[in-house]
Amino acid sequence: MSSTASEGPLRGLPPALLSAWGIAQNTTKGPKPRWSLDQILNTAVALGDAHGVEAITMSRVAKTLGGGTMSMYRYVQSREDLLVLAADAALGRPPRLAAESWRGRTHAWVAAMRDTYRSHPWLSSLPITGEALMPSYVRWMEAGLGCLEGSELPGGEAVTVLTLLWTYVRSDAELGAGLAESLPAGARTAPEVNAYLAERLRVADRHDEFPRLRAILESENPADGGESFDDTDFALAIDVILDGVEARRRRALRE
Amino acid sequence: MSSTASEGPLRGLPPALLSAWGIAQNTTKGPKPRWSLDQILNTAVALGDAHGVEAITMSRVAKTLGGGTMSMYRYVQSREDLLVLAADAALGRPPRLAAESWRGRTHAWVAAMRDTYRSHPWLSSLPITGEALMPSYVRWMEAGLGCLEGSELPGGEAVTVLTLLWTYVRSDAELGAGLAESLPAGARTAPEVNAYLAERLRVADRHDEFPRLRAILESENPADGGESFDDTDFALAIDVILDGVEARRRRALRE
DNA sequence: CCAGACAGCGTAACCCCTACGCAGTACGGA
DNA sequence: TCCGTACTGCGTAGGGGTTACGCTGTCTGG
Repeated sequence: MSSTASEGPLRGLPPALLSAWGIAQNTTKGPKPRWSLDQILNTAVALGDAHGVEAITMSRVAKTLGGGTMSMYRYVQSREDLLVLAADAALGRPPRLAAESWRGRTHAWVAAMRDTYRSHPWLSSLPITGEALMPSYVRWMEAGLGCLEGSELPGGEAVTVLTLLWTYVRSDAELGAGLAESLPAGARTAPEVNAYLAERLRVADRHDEFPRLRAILESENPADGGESFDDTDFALAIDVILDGVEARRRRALRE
Repeated sequence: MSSTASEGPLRGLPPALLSAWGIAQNTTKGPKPRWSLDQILNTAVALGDAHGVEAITMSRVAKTLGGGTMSMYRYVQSREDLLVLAADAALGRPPRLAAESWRGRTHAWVAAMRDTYRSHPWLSSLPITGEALMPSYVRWMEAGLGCLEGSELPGGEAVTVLTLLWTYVRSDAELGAGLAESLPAGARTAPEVNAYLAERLRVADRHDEFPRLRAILESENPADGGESFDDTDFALAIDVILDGVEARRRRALRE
């Protein structure tokens, strides 16, 4: 068992993967590192939380830590790598999910993931798998598979459904963040947002080319005035997906 | 009707929106522009197609067009703007969709959108609405609403479902592109990809912490050997969503 | 026919990534 | 004890990229 880097099955694997899984080539030689990878990633995550992805930068992380820019390259291969690892760190671990029904469990899984994306909005500007099979990805996926057990979905299909749910969580966070940016200061509830968008559309749609969309945006929707503008949308989308799973389950049972 | 920029309802609207909708403040004074906005956007799209988003850059567009970098700023507010406008241009217009059933139409809508994302892979690294209500967005959305007519979905819910479909198309393209990059050269079919991922997971999962995921990756799936690795996943996800819509339709009819 | 509006674009300031290599540090073995 | 060696921090410099500013020149409306 040599402890050098290029052991047998590790050949050709991306360094980010190895770092993330903690498969370290622990050497006891040379000076002690001034920081730890975790420290650097935590800093990166904090920068992202405070100022967005663009702030997750070699120089800023280094400056925040009180070191030189180039020192960061001892811990991380490139900026791309830094982003991948920071995203993995921010994604963290799924909570324990102990509901009775598969549907309840899956709902909880989605909710937990949504919370995660909400507390790290910059996460949604990165692809879900910046590097294939990073630890957080694997952990969330495994947990999700546990949730779907009992739904009669074959394993491969379960992965697909979880991916679908995941991509929607991420996109919803992204859309929310983007919209919030271009919205006037006050608009928070669904009717306010719709009114604003309707106004915008009216400027462009002089010849009534988009009657359906216009009708939707202009119809007042007094029911859900209290909700934040995208909560009901989110719940609906998830329900549609789970309804779809349920429909397949019934169909599978019947045969 | 003055032709100056800050007319009544145009106040405060992002310039990218105005450019995209062709609401020009046409002035006939001064020298003729050397290029047109369309020319610039086409160049940007071509650069993205050939070399990815990172290549869509003020300098490269200018160089390609044989002009100076700063000249581009006469047509576009910033690089962000350039990206938003190029994405809008690449998204283009939805085709005519004339299937009989709402489900067939919606399926065709999704397929057309997927083709679009496939021919402009860089599109999937940009958020779906970089700026709210850009023309291509509105056109695709309106077309989608037409598709869903007859599904008994209330208008607002139809927008949500279309958004769900849209985000999945985009994420699927993104995942596909990302995976293709980190995959070894040969792997194209589902079993090959799975074998590779299983191998990777085995390196990290020494203590069998992820039995479910592992079982899925390691199970040979001889059925769909011929298909490209993500076609079946894609079809399944879309079907689940449409099944969900169908389930709600039935439920709505019953009441 | 000319004032004024507007186009192209050079310059320069700023930020970021990163290859390279030097100086210094700490361990392992002799 | 002491040296070789492997490693760390990080300065330097080159090569992008974005963008404010202002100059030069061009065209048109009155």
